[in-house]
Amino acid sequence: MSIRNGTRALRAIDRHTVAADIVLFTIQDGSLKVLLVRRDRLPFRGRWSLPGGFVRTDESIDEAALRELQEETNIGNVYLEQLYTFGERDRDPRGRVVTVAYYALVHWQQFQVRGKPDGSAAWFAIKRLPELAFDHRRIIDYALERLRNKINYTTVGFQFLPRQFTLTELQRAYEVILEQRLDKRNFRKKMLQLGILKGTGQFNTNGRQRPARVYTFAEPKVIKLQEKGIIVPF
Amino acid sequence: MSIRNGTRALRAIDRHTVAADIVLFTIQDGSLKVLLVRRDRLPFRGRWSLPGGFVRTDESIDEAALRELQEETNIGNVYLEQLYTFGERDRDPRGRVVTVAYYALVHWQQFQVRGKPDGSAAWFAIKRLPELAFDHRRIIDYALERLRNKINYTTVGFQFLPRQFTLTELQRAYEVILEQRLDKRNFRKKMLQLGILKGTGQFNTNGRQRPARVYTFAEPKVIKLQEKGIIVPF
DNA sequence: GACAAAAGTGTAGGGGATACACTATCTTTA
DNA sequence: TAAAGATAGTGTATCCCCTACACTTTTGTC
Repeated sequence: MSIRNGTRALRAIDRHTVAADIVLFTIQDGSLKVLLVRRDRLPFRGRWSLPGGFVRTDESIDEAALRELQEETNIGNVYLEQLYTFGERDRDPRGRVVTVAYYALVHWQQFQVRGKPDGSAAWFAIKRLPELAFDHRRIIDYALERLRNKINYTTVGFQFLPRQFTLTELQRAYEVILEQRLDKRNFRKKMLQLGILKGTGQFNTNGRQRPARVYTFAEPKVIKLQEKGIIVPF
Repeated sequence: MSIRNGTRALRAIDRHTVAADIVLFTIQDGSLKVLLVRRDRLPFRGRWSLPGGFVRTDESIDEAALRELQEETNIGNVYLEQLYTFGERDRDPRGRVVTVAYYALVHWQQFQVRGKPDGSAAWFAIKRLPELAFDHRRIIDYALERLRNKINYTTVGFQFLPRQFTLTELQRAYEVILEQRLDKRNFRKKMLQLGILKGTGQFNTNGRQRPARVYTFAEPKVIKLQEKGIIVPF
């Protein structure tokens, strides 16, 4: 048996099932949440798991991830980035399943408006996850680590906000993700000097206090992040 | 057809072939090189490609990557880290092949001593790559990007050096990877104050000039890197 | 008009990154 | 053995970014 790269013919015995699972984050009620779906079949029937599913042979893995997300949550147009591929031998009792994990960020309203509220899918606070199917807990932990890293040197965090937002809202998002309070003056100084925010001239009068300036993310309509990330319209 | 996560049975029609390909870097003669192997079968017969091969169903992807590397280069004990999974539809003319790409770093002597010099594998300077099979060029570009990023906030760069080295050798490695000259005083200051180098008390008398102090990487025998990375004895 | 609530604003100090040039030590060679 | 060649090795001043820190402004409500 020749083993040099790719010189063996494609053999049925080496076939794997490939899945794409998505860790979909949002911020709701001041806490970071992930979307989970309830499994209605074996294995792990009744357990919560990440949205996702098998990659078909006629689509790329990215396409599969987007499709699954669309099917399970009705959410399109999200920031989606490949996370890591989990390929331990026994991670799926059904057989050889390799999972390409993605993570995605949405503003909570994106889901609440269009999602299905039938109990088969729900947001769970990251601090209070139920027991999960497969190795999904590990995948979430890893996604969380990536998110916390990346928020410090990219603008992924903006994905949690609507198009227009106040600086306080932005700061709250950062605080929730990083699990620490940030200094208001320093935060504002830094954000403003980055040059990626554009004031709209409008003021938010929701509260019963001094109205806050409303900003927009000033980068072009498309967010191109460092490293690999699917480019997504904002 | 139910599409909720994992509720479809494993179906043959969704089966993929999974490959692990490795971008193996080294520094030789003052330039950054990657190991390529020549394909002796279709498709792309005669073209150079990354070492790698199909993942078997009885091994994890990490295991497959290590095994392939071992088989093709006789190199074990390397720093190996998963890079990205490439799953475009038409990336392999034989059919649906998903590649989990890894990258690895070795000191050039590790290979030269034990590798096979029969012309089926060779080091290529990153600046002068031949035309490659599949999308391997893209994989290399991505690995290079990752390497250049990571060298700035981890100690991966040390993998290019033997156990004992001088500060000048270390600096040269960084310069080659980053493709820029570094200031000698600043580089030494920074490295020494990191506290990860230990002087051996020995001096290198190779050259025909003032002998240089010889250092060792002072971290424990095992290198645990940020993010996901296989832990490897140094 | 007083109070509650969040918005908005500036400065001083510390630490790390950068820029920059000369002396020390060894080998080789005349 | 002295000079030349080659690399090792060393310190300081400046700038910028990060941090710590508290009060005034503006609105709505009672």
